[in-house]
Amino acid sequence: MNYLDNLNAQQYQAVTTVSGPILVLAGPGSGKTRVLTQRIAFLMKEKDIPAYAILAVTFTNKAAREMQDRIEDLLGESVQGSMWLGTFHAVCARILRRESALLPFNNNFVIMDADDQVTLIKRIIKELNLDEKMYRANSIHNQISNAKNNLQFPADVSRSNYREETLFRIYEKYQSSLEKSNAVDFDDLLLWTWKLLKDNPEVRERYARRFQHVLVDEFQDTNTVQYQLLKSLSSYHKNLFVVGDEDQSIYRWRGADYRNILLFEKDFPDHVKILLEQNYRSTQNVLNAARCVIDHNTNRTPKNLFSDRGAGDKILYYEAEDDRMEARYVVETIDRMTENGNAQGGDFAVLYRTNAQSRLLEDAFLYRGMPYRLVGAQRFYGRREVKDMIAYLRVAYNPLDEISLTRVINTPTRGIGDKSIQNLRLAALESDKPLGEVLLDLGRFGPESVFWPEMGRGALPLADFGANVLEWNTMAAANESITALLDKIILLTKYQQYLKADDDDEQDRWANVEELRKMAYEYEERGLAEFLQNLALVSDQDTITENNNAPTLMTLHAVKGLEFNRVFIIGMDDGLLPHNRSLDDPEEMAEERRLFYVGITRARNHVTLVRAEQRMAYGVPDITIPSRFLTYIPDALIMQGNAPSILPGKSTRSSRTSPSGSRWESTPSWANRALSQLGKQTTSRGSESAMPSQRVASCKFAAQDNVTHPLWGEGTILESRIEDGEEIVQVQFKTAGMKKLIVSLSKLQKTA
DNA sequence: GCGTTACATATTTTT
DNA sequence: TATGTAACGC
Repeated sequence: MNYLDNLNAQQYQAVTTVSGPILVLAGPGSGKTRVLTQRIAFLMKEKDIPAYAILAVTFTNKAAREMQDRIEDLLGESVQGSMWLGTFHAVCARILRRESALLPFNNNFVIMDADDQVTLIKRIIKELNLDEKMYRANSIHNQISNAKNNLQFPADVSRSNYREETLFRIYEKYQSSLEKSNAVDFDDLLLWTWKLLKDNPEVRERYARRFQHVLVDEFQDTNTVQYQLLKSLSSYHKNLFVVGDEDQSIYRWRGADYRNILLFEKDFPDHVKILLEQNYRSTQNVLNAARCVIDHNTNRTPKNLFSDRGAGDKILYYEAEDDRMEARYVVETIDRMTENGNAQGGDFAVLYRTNAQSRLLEDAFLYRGMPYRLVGAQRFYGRREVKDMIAYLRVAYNPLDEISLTRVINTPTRGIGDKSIQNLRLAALESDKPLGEVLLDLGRFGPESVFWPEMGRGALPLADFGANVLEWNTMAAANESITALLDKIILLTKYQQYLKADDDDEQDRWANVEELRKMAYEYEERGLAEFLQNLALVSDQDTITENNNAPTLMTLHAVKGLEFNRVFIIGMDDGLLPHNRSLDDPEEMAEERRLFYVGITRARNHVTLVRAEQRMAYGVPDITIPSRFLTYIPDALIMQGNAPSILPGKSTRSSRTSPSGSRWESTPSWANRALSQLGKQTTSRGSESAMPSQRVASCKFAAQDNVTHPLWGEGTILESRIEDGEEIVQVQFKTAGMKKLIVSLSKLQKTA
């Protein structure tokens, strides 16, 4: 394929308009990645722009990698190492390492992830003797993060009342703690880069001259500092090419502001604006449903997405009696579809609003013995044991990293309790030395150390641990292999025994440690520094592996940018989607709609919306209300009956059936239920009869019978027949249109 | 200092 | 539910 092939008129314009600011509003599935990659190839091949003069920013590492692959494919040459292509955070980390001479940390800084940040904030709240209930670490973390995203260092935040003053004190302490540990957090990567470019015109000039072209993916998800960075980095050549879709902005809570699109139009009045409206992914029905959802949002450029893929299937809606059945419905449907060869596992995505919803799905998949892959949730890097190991490596690399040191100083327990740590802190403070240095001194000199006497009972354990750290640090400094270092750490800390003694997940936990060791092995040549530096910037989305032919389970957030043949969106309940926390804020509600919109538009061919009438909430069953979003989708787009994939299988499958006597087997003929539930519509509540009927042998209704239904009102029977012992009728309702119903479940009454 | 237990507590999304 | 914290006893 060539770099100008397969482009429609708008795409072509986007690829070949070389200079000046360009705004591309790209609907879902409209080929924006194609535009970005082919544009880069075009710039290089046709306009002789060298790779090093191009900066391309993406939202995830995965997107960056994909883009790189496609560019290299087009060019037939590698751009690795020459072109700047990566996430905002990765690009900023790169700049900061190069320019560290101008910054309050050196170029081996470590990057703290969100967990580390919260832990640190908790510690600070304690140290400041603040009420932990009044000042919740998570909330403070958010506030600090917001401040940073809005270009505020501690000195810049408002301090007009006591609370703000307190926040300031925490923020200040937090920031100096990071500095002491030669660490930065996620937000710092952006903030410091922004400050660097602002305070040092010659540095800004250098980068701005270098980057003749700056390209940005997912522009709608940029926040203030990111937008300022983009302006700064493109300030010389002004060739800023941004691609985005305000309808897919789903990171508001993280400071992302789709209004940056409006800002862009204002800041660059001479920009070229291009709309990509042809969708190459979905069928028209999917697009229409999506549009019905997003049209409820205001303040947006209306887009008319169209597809030449035909109308396709309607949206399928299913209402399960509870969340367990909801999961089971999804799994059984997938099972049936894959079993009869209509689909394969990899065709499916199951999407949900909150990670907690994945659990029941996992249960159901496991129970059926079906494979699945889960994105996110308990992220690998978030696992306690993995974090422990990383912290150990960080301590080995830099014993002065106080944050990591305090994490592992007594994990596994080694007799260094709060009191000992306090003593250590005190000694550090008095001698004006970092914590790690005092510890190393104890390790090096033992009882001869000047600090020994003040350490009281903890002296020996501290000295022992100090000696360990010294040993690891020596290994790290001598550039010994990371795996050797890890092995030494595991040996000296008896970490495996520690996990064994712990609990029943020992197997899993140890497997995770081994997994980390494997990853470390791949960094054998690049070394510990690079390994540690890269760890923090890896995200859940990056762990999505290809070629694994199993259904994918993930949040609506995680699915952005992906596509699947068939998409389930579960938890279509008010309070889940839209989420409770969004109900009272119109902006938040708009974001929930976008989230739903993103979910729908992932589907190439088919969307199934699922909800549960009853759902466990903190262990208590709760009656739910159907999502208000369901009402956005007109009946004409929703499929009522006729779900061939979930028709009751006449033959019970011999393989992979549940063990008899199980709780599931005790529920009679679930599959029949699945079909019959299709007759029940959106607004029905738990009051409806849940039990399947006894088998019937004769029809209660006949064609031409006039009937009435509690929800759909009056209608006329078109057809009635018996299927699998259930009477199925087709009814033409006066206002609600044609529906297929299961008589035994549908509260259908004959009228005179 | 450590481990157990009882109790409280809060539950979105993540580079 | 599941996670963290406070309190207690060793």
